[in-house]
Amino acid sequence: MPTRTGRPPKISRAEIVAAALRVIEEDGVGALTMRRLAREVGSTAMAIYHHVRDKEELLLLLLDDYAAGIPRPELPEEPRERVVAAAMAMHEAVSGCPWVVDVLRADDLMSVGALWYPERIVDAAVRAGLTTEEAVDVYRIIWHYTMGEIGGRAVARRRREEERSTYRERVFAELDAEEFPRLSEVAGRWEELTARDTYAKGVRALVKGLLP
Amino acid sequence: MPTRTGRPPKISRAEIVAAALRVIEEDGVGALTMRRLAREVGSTAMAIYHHVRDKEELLLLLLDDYAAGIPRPELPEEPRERVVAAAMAMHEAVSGCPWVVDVLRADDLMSVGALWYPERIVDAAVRAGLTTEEAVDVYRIIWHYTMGEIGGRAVARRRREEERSTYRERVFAELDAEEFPRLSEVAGRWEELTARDTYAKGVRALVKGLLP
DNA sequence: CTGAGTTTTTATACACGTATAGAAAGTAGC
DNA sequence: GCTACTTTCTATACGTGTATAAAAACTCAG
Repeated sequence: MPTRTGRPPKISRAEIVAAALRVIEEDGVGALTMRRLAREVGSTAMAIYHHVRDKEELLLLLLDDYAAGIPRPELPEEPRERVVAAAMAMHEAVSGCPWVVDVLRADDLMSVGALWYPERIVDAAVRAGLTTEEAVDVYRIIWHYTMGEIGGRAVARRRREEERSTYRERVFAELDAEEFPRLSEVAGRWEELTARDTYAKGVRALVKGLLP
Repeated sequence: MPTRTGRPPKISRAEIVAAALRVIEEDGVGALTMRRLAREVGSTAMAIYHHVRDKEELLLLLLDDYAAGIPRPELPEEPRERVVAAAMAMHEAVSGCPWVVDVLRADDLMSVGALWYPERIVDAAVRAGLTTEEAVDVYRIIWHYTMGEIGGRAVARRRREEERSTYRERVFAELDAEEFPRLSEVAGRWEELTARDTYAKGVRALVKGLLP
């Protein structure tokens, strides 16, 4: 008997997610507040909490939706290259919505719609000759590195948008050249040096160091 | 003429930092709010903002204070081992106050009191035969990895304290064994597998992969 | 038709970080 | 003493995520 009892719902999870995506697309993730979202679906902020546990879960649902829509790249057969390619695809996917990093950090498995990436990485690592345990380690290490990389860029971007300077300037200003010769050597070029994308380099190093 | 004009200050930066450390020690970092801190120094929340730009800066000051008090370990001479040891020391230092990770993420140089770590790492990398640019890359890659690792653990711990479950369970519940054979193979052991500390393993891999 | 039970929605409220405006308390020149 | 100027502190307010309590809208048993 599929007869539902209780007050009939006015809004649904799917509706909420759709509205959230709309808001983000229109006004950026900064505009996505529970009250705004409520207005968008024609309800109140607290009503949303009956369909979604909290804002974190909402963001995770968005990631899910987003990740499911990304085309999976063709991966090379050679195990090491396969891991690298999968990691870079994952990196690119998460880079698409860097605001989820805060939510993701702890969840080393991402969302349901994004399990493709860990599956490929673990699988390729096993094919390279590792035990399952070792392969999981490899995945998690890559995962941590990836989160750190994207998280750093996300925060930096946020600061730039709010024109709130980094504390970096202050660090370099107080820098003692005697005590820190290497750092003062690069002090002037730091901005330029750290602007480069070194993710691929890092992943390759990890693969080289972790796979037989 | 060192005569100071204007209304004489009732509170000082040092006092604020000291009070903040006290609060954290007594009731944890979760209890450190601007209002609580104001009560602690006998002032109002907004008064604090005359001595500290925002809460981020306050946390950074705390890190500075904390990092300055940590003894620097003796490092091995061999460049590769030196990088590993310095990275692990840095990891341990930041692990001591994981709540700063949110602030740190973007600032790849940490605070003034913690410059010792990047200096050693860059220096050791140069000694290993890399150019300065390459050495900076190495440092930043290690930095990202470190932030990702600690950030993950910090968020996980926070969730545990709030008894808010991870979304992980849900992920494994919906897992399709056909589509994700590797992951479902380890599904039951995931908690156990991911509890292990793999930081050293990752750093060693990076060093092996990045240094000649 | 009535009352109990269930689910969803609404109203209200709290603590948070912090923006803004202005008051308070000092010094310097007259 | 008086007025300008400067620095610090206070009061008030906003928007945020979300806890709590109650109201509303439905089904079903009698």
